[in-house]
Amino acid sequence: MARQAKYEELRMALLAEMAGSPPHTPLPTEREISARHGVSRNTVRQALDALEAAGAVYRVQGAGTFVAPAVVSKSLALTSFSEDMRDRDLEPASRLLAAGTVRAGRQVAGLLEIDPEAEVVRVSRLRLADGAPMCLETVHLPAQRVPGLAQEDLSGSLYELLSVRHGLEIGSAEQIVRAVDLAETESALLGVPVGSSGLRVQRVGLDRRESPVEATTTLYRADRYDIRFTVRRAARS
Amino acid sequence: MARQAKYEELRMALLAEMAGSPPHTPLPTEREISARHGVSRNTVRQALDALEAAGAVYRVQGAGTFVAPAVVSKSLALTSFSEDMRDRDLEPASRLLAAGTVRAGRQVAGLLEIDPEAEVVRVSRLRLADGAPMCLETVHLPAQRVPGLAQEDLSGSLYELLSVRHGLEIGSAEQIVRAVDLAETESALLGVPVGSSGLRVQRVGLDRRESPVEATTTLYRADRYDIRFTVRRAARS
DNA sequence: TCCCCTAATTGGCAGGTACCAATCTTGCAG
DNA sequence: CTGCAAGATTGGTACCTGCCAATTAGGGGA
Repeated sequence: MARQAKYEELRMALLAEMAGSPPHTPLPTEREISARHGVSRNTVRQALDALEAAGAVYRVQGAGTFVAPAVVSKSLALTSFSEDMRDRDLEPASRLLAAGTVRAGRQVAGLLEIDPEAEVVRVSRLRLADGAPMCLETVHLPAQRVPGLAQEDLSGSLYELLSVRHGLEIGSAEQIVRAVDLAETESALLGVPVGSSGLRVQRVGLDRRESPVEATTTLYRADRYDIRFTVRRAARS
Repeated sequence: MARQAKYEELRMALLAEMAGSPPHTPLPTEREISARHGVSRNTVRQALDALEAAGAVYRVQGAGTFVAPAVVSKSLALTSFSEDMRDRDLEPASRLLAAGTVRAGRQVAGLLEIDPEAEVVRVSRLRLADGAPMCLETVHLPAQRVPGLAQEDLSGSLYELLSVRHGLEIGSAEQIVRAVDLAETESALLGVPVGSSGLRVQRVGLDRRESPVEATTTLYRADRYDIRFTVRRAARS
């Protein structure tokens, strides 16, 4: 039983109350929620801030707070492949193609901010959804931070493995998305015609101190995968 | 001169102070900033919240607040093509391909949440960066909300035009990104070989009440364009 | 010398108050 | 009935206080 912050509890409660309400339904006013739940308005605002950031509600000064229309895209949470697939109601699976320790090299070392001569664990996997190929994934991790990883069970969620066995929590990631023409071997592995295009996602996973933990290149089949997310107008800089 | 909120001013000030500091340099403690700038700690936290959300700093409880490593990607702000290109140090330009009023049709009507029989303004443009083709863009807007738009000057920023002339402010947008094989006419317009792949971005722009204002499909050249952004681990739901 | 425990430091959470700014509602004037 | 203006409502900003939780630094003991 994890003791939760009050605003977290309140967030859940509000989420539950909202469930089923049509879009643009007004929520109670902040002052009313505050009174009803016996918390300060400050705490209410914290909960609403979170809901707003998640795209569950929107607020208009002077008017009120309202249920946001059902979002097609659940914003863009940082998810592992396993989570991502389950969100799409697909069963994730994995086929290990290669795993071993190699020297980092210039490019990977740059991404991970380590010495090019340092050793990294490299894991290549073909990832499946409902039994059919979905993407090719190559992960690089500093060998020093994940001792013995290459010998462990790599068929499941890597993020989970990193968290449970090595205490590495990935808090954020930088991604670069490009469209590419697939090479012959790639299209063969993914089971698509030669010359098909694919979606290449280059990701660097960072721990909560913003230091790189993992660099991954993923090549998705263009016909089965898309990326959905919500962007908000940023404040003027 | 727009009167600004204090935490906004403070945010700018901190950003300026941080400029030039190497990554992981600690900022003064919240209490210290509070004292030094003569504002409450609450306000300091608001400013830091914004900076953290923007990826400029990171915070570790018990340790302090630190300058975040230079981000490759300036998070994922909602930007117009014009802004986007200028960020990349490219000069944006436009060639109008077609503009007119048509019936919405099922698909567009669904995205804009209007009647399929309602009229929409459709604008197709070839967008250039430093004189070379970058993407093909087709915008749909409810005709009712943008009277006379088809007759206006469509060579510049559409977002700006909507804001200045029609009072429509787009506060957020939902995007779907896919890799596609370009059709012959498309590759011809973009000036790439037949059979090349492209990046298709489908976007629905929402005003601050989350109601759809604009639906755009953009087809980028794969060789000149990528999408960069930072994702953060979301709270458990 | 090394390790562990404690104390101080730092960000996180929660309560309260006051006033401002945008919006909506109401009612009066025309 | 219409249009506008004043007031009430609602979210936004700012201040304050107090305490909790994670982390770090320092001191004492083995």
